Amino acid sequence: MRRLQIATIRELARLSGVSVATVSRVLNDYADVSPTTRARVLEVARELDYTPSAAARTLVMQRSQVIGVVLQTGEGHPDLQHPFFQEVLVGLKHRLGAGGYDLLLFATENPGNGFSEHSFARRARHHRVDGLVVMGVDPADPEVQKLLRSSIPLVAVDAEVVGRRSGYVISDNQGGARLAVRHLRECGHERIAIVTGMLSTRPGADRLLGYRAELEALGVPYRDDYVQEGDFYFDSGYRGMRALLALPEPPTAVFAAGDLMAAGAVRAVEEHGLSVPDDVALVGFDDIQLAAMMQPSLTTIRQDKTGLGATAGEALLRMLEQVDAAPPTTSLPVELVVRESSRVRSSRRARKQRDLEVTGA
Amino acid sequence: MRRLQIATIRELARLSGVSVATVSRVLNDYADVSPTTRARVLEVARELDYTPSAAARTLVMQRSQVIGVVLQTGEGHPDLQHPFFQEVLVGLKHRLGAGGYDLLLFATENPGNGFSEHSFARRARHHRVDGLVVMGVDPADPEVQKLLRSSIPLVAVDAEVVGRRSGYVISDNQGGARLAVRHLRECGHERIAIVTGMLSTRPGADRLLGYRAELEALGVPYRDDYVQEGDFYFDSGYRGMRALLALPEPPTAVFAAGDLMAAGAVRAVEEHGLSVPDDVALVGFDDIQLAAMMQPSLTTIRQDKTGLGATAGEALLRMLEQVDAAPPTTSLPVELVVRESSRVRSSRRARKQRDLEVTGA
DNA sequence: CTCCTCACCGGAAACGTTTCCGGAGTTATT
DNA sequence: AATAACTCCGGAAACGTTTCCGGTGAGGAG
Repeated sequence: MRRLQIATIRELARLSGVSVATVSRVLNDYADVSPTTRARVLEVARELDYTPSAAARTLVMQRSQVIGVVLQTGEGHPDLQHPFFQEVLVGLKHRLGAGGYDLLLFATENPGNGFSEHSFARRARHHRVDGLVVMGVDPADPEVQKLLRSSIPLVAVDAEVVGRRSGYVISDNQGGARLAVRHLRECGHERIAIVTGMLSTRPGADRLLGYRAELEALGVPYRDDYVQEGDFYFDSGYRGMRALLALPEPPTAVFAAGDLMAAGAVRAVEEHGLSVPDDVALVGFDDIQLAAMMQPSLTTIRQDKTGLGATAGEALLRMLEQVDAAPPTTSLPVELVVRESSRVRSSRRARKQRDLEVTGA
Repeated sequence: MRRLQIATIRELARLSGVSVATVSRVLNDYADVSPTTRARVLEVARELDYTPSAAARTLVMQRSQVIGVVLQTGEGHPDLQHPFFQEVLVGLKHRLGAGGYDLLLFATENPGNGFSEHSFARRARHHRVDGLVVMGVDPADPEVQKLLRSSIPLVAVDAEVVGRRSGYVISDNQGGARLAVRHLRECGHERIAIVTGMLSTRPGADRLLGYRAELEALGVPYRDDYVQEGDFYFDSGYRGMRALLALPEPPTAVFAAGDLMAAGAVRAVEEHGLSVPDDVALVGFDDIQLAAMMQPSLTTIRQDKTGLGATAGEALLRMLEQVDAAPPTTSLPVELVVRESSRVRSSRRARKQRDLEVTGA
C-alpha cells in the first residue's frame, strides 16, 4: 500500500474522477464546487495523505510562505551563540509559525559551490522568501543595504534600519541604561563606570548614550576613564572590569551593558579579592537566564526578548497581508530587575525574594 | 536600471543571444559549451545579478538543497530555549551550510490554515527537504515514527532512532555519568545522590544508568532515596536538591544530570545555609556556557555540543551523497571538567586555573 | 418553447528550471 | 572524397501547481 512516488494532484484528480482544476479548487476552499465532489476529493486526499508541493505552489503563486532569518555571524562569535538572539528566535518562530510561515535559517558560510551564492539578497531571491528578519547586523553593511533595496518586507531586530518596506523593533536601550545608572546612584554610588557593548551596534551605542545622559541628569560628572569598551561577551566584561579596578580611583559601581559582560566583571572583581556587591555594585542588561542563576544573582535591565521576536513577526505578518502597511519602528519598554549584585548587603530576605523570582518564572 | 521583475533564465538567454538550454549548461558547469559563449553568458548573468529560482529547480530536480530541523517543543519548555540545543544548532548550521544546504526550522505550532498541516512528515514532503535533523524528541512519538518510514534521510541528536535511512549521534552519557560519580568518590564522598533528567529521554535514562553502574563498580551501596527525578531545567534541580537536603541522612555529593539543574541545586544548597563545595559537592553535565561563569564555577561533564551538530550534519551529507551510506550510530566522547563546585577548598590557585579555562576558550 | 442565468466543472497556459534528443558545422579518419 | 566522430547548441518535454476562460446542463423567466 506504500506508494513509491509521493502523490501529486494529478493522481488525486484521477482517483477522485475529476480534473486537477477542481481538486485545486476544493483544496483551496473555493466556492465553485459541489458538496459531493468536495467530500469525495477530500476523502481521497486523506487516504493518499496528499500534501501539495511547496515548490510548485511557490513557482506559480510567486510566494513561498517562508521567512528568511539572517543571524550575522559576528567576528568570532556566532550570534546564534548569544542567548539573547536565541530567545528572540523563540518568539519569532512562535508568532510566524502561528501565521503559517516557516523559518529558513540562512547559512552564513559561503557554500562556494555553483556560482557565487553568498549574498543574502541573492539567497532571499533564490528561495523567494516572502519576508526577512535580520538580527545583530550592522545597518551600514553593504549586504544589508542590498537587502533594503530589494523590496522584500524586512524587519530588523536591534538595528535601526528603515526603508520603504523595512522597519525594526528594538528595546528602549537608552531608557534602560538610564534606569541602571539611576538605580546605582540611588544605592548611594557616585563613582559609576560602564563597560559598553560594541559601539557599532545600536544597543551598544544607545546604552552608552543613556549612561551619559543620566549621569548628567543626576549631576554626576562624566569621566572618560570610567568608560571601557567591550563587545557584549564574557571576556570583554572581565577585561573591562580589570582595567577599571586598576584605576587610581576605581569605581564603586559598574553598569555592564550586557549580562554576559556583567558575569565577566563579577569574575574580575572576585579575582581581585573584592566582593560584589559590597565593594563593587553591578548592573547588567538583558536579563538572560544566566542573570537569575548566577551567584550573586544579577541586577539587570530586563528586555522582553521573546516579545521582540513576536513583535517582529507580528509586524512582518502585517506587512505581508497589506502591502501598504507601514514598516514598524517599535521600541519595547524595559524593566529594572533588582537582585543581589546591587544590594547593599545580601540578607536572608533578599535571598528569599530572589528565589521566588526564579522559581516563579 | 532597476528591474521590476527579477530576472529569469529566459531573459538571461535572450540577452546573451543563446537558448535557455545553453544558459542552463553554463550555469551548471557542463562541458558542452564553447568558452566564448560561456564567458558571454556569465557576463550577462553578473550584470543582471541573476539567481536561479529554488522552486523551479526543486520542482524539476526533485531535491531542494534544504534540510529540515525539528526541535520538539517540550512540555512547557521550547527546546530551542535550552542552551544545549542552541549550541548543537550552531554546529549543524555550520557544517550543513558549508555543504551548500540551508536550514528550515519547522514551526511546531500548527498553522491550522488550509487542511491539516501539522504533521512533520507532511511538512517534510511539502517542502521536499532532502534530509532531516531532529532534536530532543521521543523516538516512540508517532510523529517521529512516521518520519522514519518516510524514507527521507534523517539523523537524530540525543535520541536513539534507527531505521533504514536514519541514524543518530549522541554523547557517551553513560560513560559521562560514571566519570562524574567516580570523580565524586575520589574526592572522598560516600553519600552520592543524583538528580536525573527526564527519564523518557535517552540522555536522562543513560545518565542514571551510568550513575548506578559506577556506584556498583565502586562498591558504594545504591539507595533509592538518593535518586530525584528532574527534567533538565533549573527548577527541577532546585526542588530535587531541597528534597535531598530534607533527608534524614542527606548526601554530601550530588551528580546533577544537567548544568541547569546543577545551578538550581546550588541555589537550594545555599538557601539552606550550606555551601558548595564545602558541604555539598556538585557535578553537572553538558558544560554549557553558564557552567564556567557561575559562582562557584561548576565541575561538569563536557559534551562536544557543536561537535554533535557537526557530526550530525556530516553524516547527513554522507547519506545524501551516496544512497547506500550507512546511517550513523555515533557516540561522541565526553570529558570531565573539574571546577570549584567539587573542589575540597576553593584556593587561590584554583581560581587562577578556572580563569584560564574561560578566557582561553 | 426559447433564452438567460447559474452552478459546476475541464482545458490549458503559465511559473522557471533541467535534461534528453537530435541537428548543424567542423575536423579527423579511411 | 566520403564518412565518421566531435563540438556546440536549440527545441521541447517535464516537474506540480493555480487560475483564467469557456462550456455544459439544469432550472427559471419570458
